[in-house]
Amino acid sequence: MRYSKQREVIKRILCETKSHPTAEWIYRQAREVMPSISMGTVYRNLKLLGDTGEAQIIDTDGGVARYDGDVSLHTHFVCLSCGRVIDAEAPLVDCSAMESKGFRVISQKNILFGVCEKCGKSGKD
Amino acid sequence: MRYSKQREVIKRILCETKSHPTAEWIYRQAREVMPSISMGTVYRNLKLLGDTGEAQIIDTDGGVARYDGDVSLHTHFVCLSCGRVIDAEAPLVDCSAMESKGFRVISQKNILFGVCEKCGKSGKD
DNA sequence: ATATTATCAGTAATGATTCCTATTATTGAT
DNA sequence: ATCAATAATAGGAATCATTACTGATAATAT
Repeated sequence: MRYSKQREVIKRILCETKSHPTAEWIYRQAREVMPSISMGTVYRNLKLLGDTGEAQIIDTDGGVARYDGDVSLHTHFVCLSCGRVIDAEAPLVDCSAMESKGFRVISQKNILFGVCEKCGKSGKD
Repeated sequence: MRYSKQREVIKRILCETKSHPTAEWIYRQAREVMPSISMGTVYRNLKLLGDTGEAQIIDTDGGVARYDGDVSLHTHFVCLSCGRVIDAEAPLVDCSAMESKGFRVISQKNILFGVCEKCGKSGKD
């Protein structure tokens, strides 16, 4: 894969945040330092980074994908009240039963849905 | 919620399969017994069934939602070789650490990605 | 330096899902 | 059973995140 300034900018933005941003957010950030960058470039490179294992794609409900520069397998928590996506302190799913049945588990995506500690305190549900 | 023949048909189709179908597949099945049914009706009722807890929506990669008439919390396995979605024999994510930090976990969606036992045997990887 | 070709910006196309509107079907009340 | 009120429908148009296309630009190997 050939080097590109655009991909470097996108990767840096993604790695410098813990906010699990959307493609749109990354696009807006990238335009601050590279005003001519296009949305197609953002999507193409996010997909490329996903393919090479440098980023992971999180499909939450509602069809808007979110991206994460932290490629370690970890569980995400989606707050149904404020919409935040944060890293969960939770173990992965135990796949030993599947593997003993002949399935090879390569990856897993686990999303917990609920109410985060902030929204819980503020009494909004 | 008022009764409708269309919703009954959709629910029956969904409950009679274990294949985790797409809206499109359900639509084709429904047209066999009710040729005038429309795609909008299928989507509206799948969403209604989801809201009332009679069905669950599975967001796999690629943006095509799949639906499951089995509403018990269980983990899904997506075969990266043949594309099948099947129920995994695997426990859920342990949320006790999150809950002790003040998070309320209402639901969870866990998807394992890998190669199923059939594709593994056939050597296609 | 030059040729090759991946990547880009800009824009059009795609496709799953949702929304809109006139019509039809369900349900509670007469 | 009939009727009025109104949820649900069919069909099609609209939405919107994402992908594909195209001529121009820039990264690499020779």
